Amino acid sequence: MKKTIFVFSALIVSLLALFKLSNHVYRSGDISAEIIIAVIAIVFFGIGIYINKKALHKQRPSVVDQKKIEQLGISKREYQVLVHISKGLSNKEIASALFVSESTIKTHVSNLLIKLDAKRRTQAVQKAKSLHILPI
Amino acid sequence: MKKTIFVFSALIVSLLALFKLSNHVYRSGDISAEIIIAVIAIVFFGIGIYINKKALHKQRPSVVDQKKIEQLGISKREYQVLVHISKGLSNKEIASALFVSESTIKTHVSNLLIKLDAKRRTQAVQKAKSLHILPI
DNA sequence: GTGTTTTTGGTACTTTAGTATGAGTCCAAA
DNA sequence: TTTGGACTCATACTAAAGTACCAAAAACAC
Repeated sequence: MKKTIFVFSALIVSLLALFKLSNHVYRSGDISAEIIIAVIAIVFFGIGIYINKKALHKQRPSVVDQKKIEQLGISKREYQVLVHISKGLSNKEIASALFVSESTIKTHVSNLLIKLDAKRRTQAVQKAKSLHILPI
Repeated sequence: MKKTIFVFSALIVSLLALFKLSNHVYRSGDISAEIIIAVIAIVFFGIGIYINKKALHKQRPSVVDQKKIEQLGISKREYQVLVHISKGLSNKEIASALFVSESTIKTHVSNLLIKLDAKRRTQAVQKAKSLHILPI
């Protein structure tokens, strides 16, 4: 929100600066009106693209929410297991990927299901994605 | 691609039109230069936002690829089951959601796993999303 | 260094998932 | 009309997944 205010303030200031500059330059007769208009058009075209990009990035975070992970009390190892689950690996596969026993993975998965309030690993993945714990 | 060419052609034409118009209006002395600049700025700001929106939409389809579904030979019912799996439902839950028996769902799931070349339902969901069969 | 949390692992068990196979129904196209 | 595909369902399995305990290293904080 602070960022938005800052960006729009800068926008207004730059617009005013452009007024003054264009008046001055135009009166001096060095540059034609066409060039001034073209510059303004290009600058605001770029600003439009920039603003839109920022806005769309906010709509889709696609970044993991570290806070939520802490809030739910999910540990590092548990999170690693969660990531592997979301890739579609079995407990045995996760175990060999992390160099531990299948029992250990089962413990982690059980704890994850409790912390994510899920009944199955598929549901856990779904919930984790909607909570932005996992990238969508 | 055709659309892009059309859009940019329209952009250039409108820019030229603005040149002519602004020259004419400015010489007649009805409107001040500030207003002309402001109008141009706003117009191109809007164009920038529009162009960017279209470009970003192309980057992220987020739409299901109906062709891929046909190519893989996934039937309507099987696809419905796949959607329910991706929501994290169990076979029993899917069965009661679609008003059929659990056996039927198991059959559909088995067929889906073969068609998606997956070993587990979690892997099937992962593959389906990467193939844009399921919305990401 | 002591207490706490994390990570690890085990056993024994229940539940869910997935396979294999067969078979009946329905509907549309040949 | 019969033929093939889609949908349905069942039985009998095997294989994973998940639960409920317990317990011991290992890492970490105070």
